[in-house]
Amino acid sequence: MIDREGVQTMKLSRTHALFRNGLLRWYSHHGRSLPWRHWRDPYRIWLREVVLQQTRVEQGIPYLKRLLRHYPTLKRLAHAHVDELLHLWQGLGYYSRARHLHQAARHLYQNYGGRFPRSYEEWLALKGVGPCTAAAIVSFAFNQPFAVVDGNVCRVLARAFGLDQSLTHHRKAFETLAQTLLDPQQPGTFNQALMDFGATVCTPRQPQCSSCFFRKHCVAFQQGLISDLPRQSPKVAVRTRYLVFFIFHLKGSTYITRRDAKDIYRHLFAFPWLETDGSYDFPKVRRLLQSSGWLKKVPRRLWLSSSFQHRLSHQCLQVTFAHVPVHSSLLKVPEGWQRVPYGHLKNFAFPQFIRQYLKNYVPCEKLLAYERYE
DNA sequence: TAACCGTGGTT
DNA sequence: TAACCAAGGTT
Repeated sequence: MIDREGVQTMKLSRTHALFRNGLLRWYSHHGRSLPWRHWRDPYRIWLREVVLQQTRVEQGIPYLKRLLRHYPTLKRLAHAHVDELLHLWQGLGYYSRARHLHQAARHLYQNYGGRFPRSYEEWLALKGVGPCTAAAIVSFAFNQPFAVVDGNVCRVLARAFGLDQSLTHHRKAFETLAQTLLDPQQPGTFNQALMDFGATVCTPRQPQCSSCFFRKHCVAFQQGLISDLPRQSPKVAVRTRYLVFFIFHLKGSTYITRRDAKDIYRHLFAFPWLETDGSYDFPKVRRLLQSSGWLKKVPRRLWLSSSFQHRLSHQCLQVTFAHVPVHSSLLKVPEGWQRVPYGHLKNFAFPQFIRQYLKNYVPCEKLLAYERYE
């Protein structure tokens, strides 16, 4: 009865069982005791998963705490002002997550009467909830058998079972394997175990292979491929951009705008800015300002900050801040600009590098002193 | 499918 | 220092 394929299947299943049981045994002794280890509330789990997307746990925790403090319930989140949410999100990055979270909250509140769906498909349909997050939510909150396939999981599986293809080209293979390994009796625990294992033992660099329960069967360890797996996905080219942000000084206040273009930092606030294709010097900034049409006349005096580099995942920003003392009669204020007293700047959500600049280089008191000087 | 979307820690 | 990359999702 046992044909070649059957033998193959049984043999494979035995290895899978060894992995599953070994992992769960490891987790019971060495799992991380994170503050949410025993959470079962779908709302809190949902927020947690969204906050931690592409984010280190240590970086996300304070944001998660703040969000849950401000929005302890779905109702509170659904009724929140999105600007307030973005302000709480400030500095965490990937700001569309906040917008999508808010949209999804309103959708749930209006269409589900404030209750939470139980099915994977319903969660997947929500803004900002992809396969990974949906699997995490339904497995943790409702004990449903959906395998989380995130960066940690893929790294572990690629090494343990020798998956020799990059994730972008063979996502399906990773998902199938993860789903096969998943313990249907305790999917939430299994998912957490695999993520913990990837985060603490099977790490990207210098994994702790000597203490790994699976090293006798791990393809990468047995074949010396630990540093080669997982295979790298092709890298995207990083574009360098040169940006000048203009901080106008008008009697204790300045102008900011909301970024609405299809570009980085959408929906956040920023100082009016201009861009060219090369680095800046003083006359170039003057010409730039001249051609912007923002001013009837460019003031004789302006001050340029040194150039800062800010790296995003896919862009490299070369940033300069130009301080321009100006009378309001000289400005031709474009639509959407908002005049804000220096002291109120902290109430708006800015890109992190602007926040850092204001904090480290130009505290508001300095802005005031600067104006007095002028 | 692949480009796009932040930030901060690590090496 | 520059490159890598972490509990990914959207378009």
